[in-house]
Amino acid sequence: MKTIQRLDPLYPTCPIRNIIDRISDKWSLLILSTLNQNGIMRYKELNNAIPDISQKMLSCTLKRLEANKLINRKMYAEIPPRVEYSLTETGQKLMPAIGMMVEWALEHYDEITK
Amino acid sequence: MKTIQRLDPLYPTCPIRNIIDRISDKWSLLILSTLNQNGIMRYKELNNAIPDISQKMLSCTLKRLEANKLINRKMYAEIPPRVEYSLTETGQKLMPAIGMMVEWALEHYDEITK
DNA sequence: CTGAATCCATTCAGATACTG
DNA sequence: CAGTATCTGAATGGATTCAG
Repeated sequence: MKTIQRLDPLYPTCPIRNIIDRISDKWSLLILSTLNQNGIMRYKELNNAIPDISQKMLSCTLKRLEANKLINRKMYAEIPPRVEYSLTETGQKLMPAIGMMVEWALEHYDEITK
Repeated sequence: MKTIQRLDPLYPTCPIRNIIDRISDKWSLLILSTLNQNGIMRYKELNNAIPDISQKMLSCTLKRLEANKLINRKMYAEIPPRVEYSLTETGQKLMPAIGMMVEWALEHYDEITK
């Protein structure tokens, strides 16, 4: 069972590493989970749901998630402005994997932190 | 269906966030995957398998993974020294979740990067 | 061989103030 | 309301050298 080098995570050129890098920052997984739980959310709602994120990091992370096609951004031309965020289909498909990590984290929390 | 605040990922005190933070750095997932594929590995073997990691980051990341009980470190009192790393049982249990992320990454690579 | 120690550049991330 | 701009300190990560 040979491994194709292009797809081997151990090689720097591997697309898997390329992708993992895009979501392994401090806030991405948390924002994705939040949107998964709540569906469509506005900027302010996200900020309320994640009280300890700064406006700057929220903006930056949302922008990157959008550029990576994991979330949708819909802006309404109203005053005051309204912007709604939601998971794309691609983003939704990632959630089961994240869910497994969360379960694992819950199960092993005591052991890891003690 | 109430959420218990202590376990709600949206709260800074949540253990899940605490744990995710420990493995969402640049190299941890990659090292865990490597050990999962190859079983027991020496320091140099890990370095060869992940050619673009620096010695410093390899050392640091291994040390942290060990402190978090995700890998075992076994040192032999020989000259030259030999040190072997392997997944703990806790580390092994995380692998299915990582595997799902890898599959997802493969499936959506073109879409995300284009 | 398996690191530890040091130095340095880059990036990250928070606080604050401001805008349409 | 939904951001942007700017400043600053902290953290990350690479290169290199040294040690047991």
